Amino acid sequence: MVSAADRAKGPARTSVWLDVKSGRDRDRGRGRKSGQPAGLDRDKIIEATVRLLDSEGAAKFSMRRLAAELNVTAMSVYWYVDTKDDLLELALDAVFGTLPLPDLSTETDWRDQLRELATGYRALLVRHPWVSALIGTFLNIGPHSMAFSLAVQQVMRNTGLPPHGQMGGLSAVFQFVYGFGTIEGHFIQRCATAGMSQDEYFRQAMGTISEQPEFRESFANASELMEARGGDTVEDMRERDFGFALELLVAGIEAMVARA
Amino acid sequence: MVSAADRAKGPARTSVWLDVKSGRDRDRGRGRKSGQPAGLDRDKIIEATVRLLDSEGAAKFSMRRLAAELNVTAMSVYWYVDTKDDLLELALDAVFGTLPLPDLSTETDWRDQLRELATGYRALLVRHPWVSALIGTFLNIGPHSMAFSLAVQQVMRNTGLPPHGQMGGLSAVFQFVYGFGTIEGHFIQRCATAGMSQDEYFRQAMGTISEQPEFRESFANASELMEARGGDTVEDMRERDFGFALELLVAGIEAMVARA
DNA sequence: CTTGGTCTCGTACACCGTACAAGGGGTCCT
DNA sequence: AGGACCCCTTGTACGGTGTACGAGACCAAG
Repeated sequence: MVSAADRAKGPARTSVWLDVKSGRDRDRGRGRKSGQPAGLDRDKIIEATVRLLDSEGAAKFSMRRLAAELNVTAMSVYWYVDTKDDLLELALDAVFGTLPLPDLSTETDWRDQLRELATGYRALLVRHPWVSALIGTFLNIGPHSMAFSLAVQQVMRNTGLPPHGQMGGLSAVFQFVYGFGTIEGHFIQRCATAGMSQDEYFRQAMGTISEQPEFRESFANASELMEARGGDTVEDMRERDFGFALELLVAGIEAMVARA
Repeated sequence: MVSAADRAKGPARTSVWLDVKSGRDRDRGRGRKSGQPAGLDRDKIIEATVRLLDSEGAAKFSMRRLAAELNVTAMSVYWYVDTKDDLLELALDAVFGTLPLPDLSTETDWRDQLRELATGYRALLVRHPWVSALIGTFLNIGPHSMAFSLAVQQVMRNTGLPPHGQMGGLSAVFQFVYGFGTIEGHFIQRCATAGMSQDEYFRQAMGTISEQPEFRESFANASELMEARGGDTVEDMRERDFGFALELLVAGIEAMVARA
């Protein structure tokens, strides 16, 4: 069997999943009885990776930190994965596996299917803020990601949009959720590291902005609009905005269906 | 005048812009006549940063690379910026300055204003793929970013959406563009580093996916749908999808306006 | 007992962000 | 003229990073 180092000498891959052999062969390690103490295992590594990324953020994550968490040397991990990037790609696909997929039969309303997938995707991005960057940088074609992607395509087929518009509609909805969840997740994470509540953090940023003279007047009505929202928290506002945007998108799809 | 090191001892900031003094004071260096050879300058540093990030990608960028580009030691740069993150935040705001803002008077149709801002924003994200990650990780409240943000808010006011829905509508449109541009930019960048055309790369990925047995049948109609698009390139498809999504969003806004 | 495969580890390299202290050139005051 | 001070650049150093390489330890098969 080829070792990690051997395989790395081939032409540059662009995704773990594009190397069909790697994922499956390495799983044989799971059934082993022995070797030295460490009960290492690809799945355990991935799980620990996800846990560390969730709790300490992508910036703090390193192979040495991960290895320490597993009571192992950094290089031990490299027997199971070729590179850090590969590991991240595996972790990315793993969290997509936690996303529950709704019933996609045409009997249930596509609107509900869409809302469910969208909220689930958003929750995923908020719970795992490190995911956003990886979705951008990797191809994201692992089995779980693909299952999600296919579910999304199925829902779009149920909308009644013409075939040539399904991909566009899919983009409109899920790139929106991606953008929204990304910004939201990072914002929450920043508040946490700054040790502030979301409202405190928000208020501070608003204050600094309105101190800059060139934005004083143009920002006046914006902040009035904020105050006019009453005693709502930042979370409340965000929730309402997300809901409104989602209904807007549903309405948009309906309009495009009617237009066809 | 406080040095970079001195100021860094204060409480942790979360954005360059939240430290009102830093941005402005340091500009005094611009008017200097002399010192040792290097004609360094905050603006020159930012410009070189943007150039490097564009040409070699965020992964290859480092303070030492940047310094070499400027014929200077790495530590020289630190006289003008406190940290690498601050520099990135400055670069981020700088590229937002290159985004032309349309005429926002209520006389021109808000639909055109929206389309123009959206396409501009998309182009920005594609031209500078490194921007996406920074928008996520930073607050993004520099002057140019704010100008863009205010313009967007102005357009949303022109739509006729009820005040409580303007933020949601804004999210729907611009988080979509953010998501779309991010994925698009990274995809193009990956093709470039892999030395393939977008079509080649796309075809390879599709091939690998359809090799995995669990997706064989569910992917069959998807790939049929792809082939049915005729001789269009990946770029063509993307262009059409973006256009369709944008019209869908416009239609969605109209529907929500009518509903109010 | 030997051989070979599976796994872990220690060491080492090149690179990263940046703290710190030393020093040179220019300007201004005495 | 001499000195003080400030602006800026530099060299060195520390603790981190991803990971290549080679040396083993353990186990199963011949």
